[in-house]
Amino acid sequence: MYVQNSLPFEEETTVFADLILPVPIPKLFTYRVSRAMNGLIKVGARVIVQFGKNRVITAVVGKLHNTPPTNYQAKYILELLDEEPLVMASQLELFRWMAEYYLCTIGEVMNVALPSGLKITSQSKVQYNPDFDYAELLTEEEVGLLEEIKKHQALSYEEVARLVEDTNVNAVIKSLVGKRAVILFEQVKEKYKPKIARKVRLTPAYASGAALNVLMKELEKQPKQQEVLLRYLSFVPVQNNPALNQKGLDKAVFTQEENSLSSSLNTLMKHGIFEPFEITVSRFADIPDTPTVEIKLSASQQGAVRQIQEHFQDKEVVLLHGITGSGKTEVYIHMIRQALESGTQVLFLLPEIALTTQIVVRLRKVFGDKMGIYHSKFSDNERVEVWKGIIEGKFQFVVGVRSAVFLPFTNLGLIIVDEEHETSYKQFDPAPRYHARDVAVVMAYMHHGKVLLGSATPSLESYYHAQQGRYGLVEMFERYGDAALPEFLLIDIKLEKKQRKMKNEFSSVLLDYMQYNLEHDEQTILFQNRRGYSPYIQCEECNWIAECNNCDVSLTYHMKVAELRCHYCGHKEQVPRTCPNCGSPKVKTMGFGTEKIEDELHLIYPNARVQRMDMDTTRAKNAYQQIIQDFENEQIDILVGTQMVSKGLDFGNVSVVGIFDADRMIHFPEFRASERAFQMLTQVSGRAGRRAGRPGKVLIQTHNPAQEILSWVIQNDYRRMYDTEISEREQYNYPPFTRLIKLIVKHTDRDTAQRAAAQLAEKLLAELGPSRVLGPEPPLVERVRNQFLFEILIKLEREKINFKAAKSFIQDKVTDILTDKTLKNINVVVDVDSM
DNA sequence: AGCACGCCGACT
DNA sequence: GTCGGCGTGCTC
Repeated sequence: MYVQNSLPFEEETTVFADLILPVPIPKLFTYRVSRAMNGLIKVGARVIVQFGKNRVITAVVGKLHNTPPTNYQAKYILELLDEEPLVMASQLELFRWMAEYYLCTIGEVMNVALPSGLKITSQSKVQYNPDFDYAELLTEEEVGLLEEIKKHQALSYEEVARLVEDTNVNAVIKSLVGKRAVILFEQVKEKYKPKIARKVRLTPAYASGAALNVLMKELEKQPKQQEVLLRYLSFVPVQNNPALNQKGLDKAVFTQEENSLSSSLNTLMKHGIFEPFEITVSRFADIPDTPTVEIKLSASQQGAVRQIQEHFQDKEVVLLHGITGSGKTEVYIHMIRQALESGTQVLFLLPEIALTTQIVVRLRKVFGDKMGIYHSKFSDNERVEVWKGIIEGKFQFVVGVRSAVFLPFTNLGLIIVDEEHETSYKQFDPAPRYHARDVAVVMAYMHHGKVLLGSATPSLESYYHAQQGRYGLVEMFERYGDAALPEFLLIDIKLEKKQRKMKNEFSSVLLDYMQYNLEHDEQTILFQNRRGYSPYIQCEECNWIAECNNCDVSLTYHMKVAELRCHYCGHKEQVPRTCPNCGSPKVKTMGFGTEKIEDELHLIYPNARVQRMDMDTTRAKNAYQQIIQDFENEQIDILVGTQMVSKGLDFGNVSVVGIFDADRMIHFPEFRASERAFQMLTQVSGRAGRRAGRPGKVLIQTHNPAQEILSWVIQNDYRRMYDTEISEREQYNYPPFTRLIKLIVKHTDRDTAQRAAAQLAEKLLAELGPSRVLGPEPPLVERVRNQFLFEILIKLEREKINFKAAKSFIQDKVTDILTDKTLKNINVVVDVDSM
């Protein structure tokens, strides 16, 4: 035995950190914590590490421990970014769950969870190598570039490109690096920048009533300076309350006008009367504090609140099924208030599109600046402020879209998922392919909180859970106030066509109603769930159809921009004047989208104010809101739109809603088509309001007015739809009786894709049996972005099957295919709970 | 996912 | 003979 000689010092154990890196590799990476960082680093803090040879990336600490890795040397963490955790323990738990449930890596979850403002970018910079020996041969181009680089300390690629006015500098830089003329290094920079306000205030000596009186006298001979003081006091009445001086006043108040007082202010500062200072301010600073808005609940709303509370006694989740106009929002507000008063946090989820509308305005009126908003149209910096605001306790309540489930809550008492049936809660690309409603339920469970799902047309899944007693069910069937349900008119297009009463896409009935509305200053909404002018163009002579080069779909004609566009890959091309196949000039637009309806309306009603609302007209940041506002202010007579017009809008003056092409929705080849069509038709119909004592009118143009589903919509009979659908689902083993996992096999070569898919399906089938594995089959659109697709659908019964084990088996088989040497470049997307 | 390393074709 | 094509495999 050797004598231990490390006494009198306690042996210091090395700390290692298992880090979550934003890469799709299913494991954590162990790095070494330097001694200096030792006591400071915490789980949930961000760090910067080198990963691989030349990459520097941000990671999050997932675990700290003292076990050195056995078969490799851990690298050191380069930098610690946060003294306090930025990701909470409860979030890490949720992220792990998501990775496991949705079959992706925790890195992928992290990548989607963190707003990009919290990720660190590493940017490659170029620098002249002082040891460079000129003797080496350089091309003329390289010499030019090198001379520029030599003049500067360090340059990014973009800066180099700008200096030489050439966008293709990458290759040259690469060769310069190869010849050791320049050095590349990584520069890490934090993206989030706090907003700084420049302010002024009185120096402490003058910040009292008495001192101010004296000062006022002294300044009598300097009227400009006195004006500065008076203006300051008019905003900040220090004479009444000296404490107010601390917060000061924006310097801009004195500098931002023509007859600027800035020089006088400068003099006052020089004399030590005023002092400048800077503070970091919130980007949401101009939001007013909470004004108390009284919410009066109707009897039925009170009843709903009471029932929800009763259910929450023994259930985690309550489904609030309330028809359009039943006043769910007031119920939500009541529940939110209650949760906040009990000291817990509240999350309110909305579909993206509904978030810019009235409901947020109303919530803001009630909750003021205590409410954070998390939305994709917000800038990175704003999102980071919401994130940090929650950690700091500034926001106890957040209204947000799907991705708001990733926010750093520590004590969630209530999650509300409004319009819970909305499919946009399911993310498809990139992984994690999560459903925010389902994640919300898991989150609430982790926080010991509750979930309130709300919808006028609940998803079959949620309603089924309610029927099974897993969820509480509360129904509101009364329309708020005197608003009656709209009246429906089914218009038989076949008949109208026979009688030659159609005018292009419009039935005579619809035209009559629109005419009436225009004459009586009432508004009309027209719904056609298809954007563009026409979904395809075709040659009358040879039947040629314009198709996308990269995808197996026809190109949509967009008239305004005079282009053919692919709605799958974004490819654009010119409209041919003659048929490229036979040369005939008779190339005609076929079918119709919102743009064509808009165009025809202009021809039929030259004086009407027509506005279109779809993805093409709402691309700009505020375009959507602008249209809504114009419509609300009755500056638009007829609004034509895609499903955007069906989401959460409440307009008082809409008496007619017209629906085109209802049949296409109903007969869409997909098992959820009936449910979707019912939801969509019901939601759009809900936009029609009562007007001057008459109920609103909903006109549905269809080739088959006798279709069952239309009668359900007309009678607002959710139950009939549910009962019919649910028995079909049971019979054919579809959700909610099973869970679906969709595997999408992709390859640029159709044959390889098919072979791989068949091989995969065979392996799955052998274990799971033929009733659980469907396919492989090519989807509706077989080729997207030059990749051929084959889908395998796996149906796993609830309860009967060990979902975890089945998933891990599926994952293994997918991995087998991906690593199969005979199948290269195969890509498989795994979509758990696919929609 | 990146990114470097490595082994075969079309060019000076 | 070299440049560069992208196939392969690793990242603490």
